[in-house]
Amino acid sequence: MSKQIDNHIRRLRFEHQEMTQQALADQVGVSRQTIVAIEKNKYSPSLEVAFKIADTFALSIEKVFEYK
Amino acid sequence: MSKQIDNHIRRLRFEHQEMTQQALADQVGVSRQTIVAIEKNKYSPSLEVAFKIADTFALSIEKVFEYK
DNA sequence: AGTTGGTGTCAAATATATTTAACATGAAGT
DNA sequence: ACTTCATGTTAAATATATTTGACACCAACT
Repeated sequence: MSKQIDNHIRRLRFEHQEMTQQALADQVGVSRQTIVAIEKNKYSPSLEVAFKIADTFALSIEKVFEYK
Repeated sequence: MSKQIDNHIRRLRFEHQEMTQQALADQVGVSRQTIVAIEKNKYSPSLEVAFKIADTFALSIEKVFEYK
């Protein structure tokens, strides 16, 4: 019953000039390990980090993270 | 330069049958104090709580939280 | 064979979000 | 005057996110 959060970060990285985890981390202002953790769904990020990731790809949060 | 997160929770509560903080907290599954803190911008929520709040109002995250 | 870059993982420390419980205030009703 | 309800605030404890540093693996070079 409870929904779950997935994300398309890995795909989006590749669609954006094969951006590396490190490059994304730098843009967003977090460590690479944080990107890895979010990308692999080890935990869901703060709203702030979610917004920054979405911003990096010029997308809405809903187009980066799915809640369903 | 760094953007900031605001929200329209209070307004949305009133637009939804004058929903109380407690009622929203119950729907979302957090404590009332958490709603107060988010509503008053004491901190920004986790992405999960943000999604649940948006869900409660049947809106996208961007229509509940503004990042700019 | 050795090196480099991108990725995955782990553990310990720190920062931030969230809970619980308690108390204060003001507005509305009795 | 008293009660009730919605709200705001605080402090301490717990949970979760994030950082830092380290190491392993694999693919692509040289």
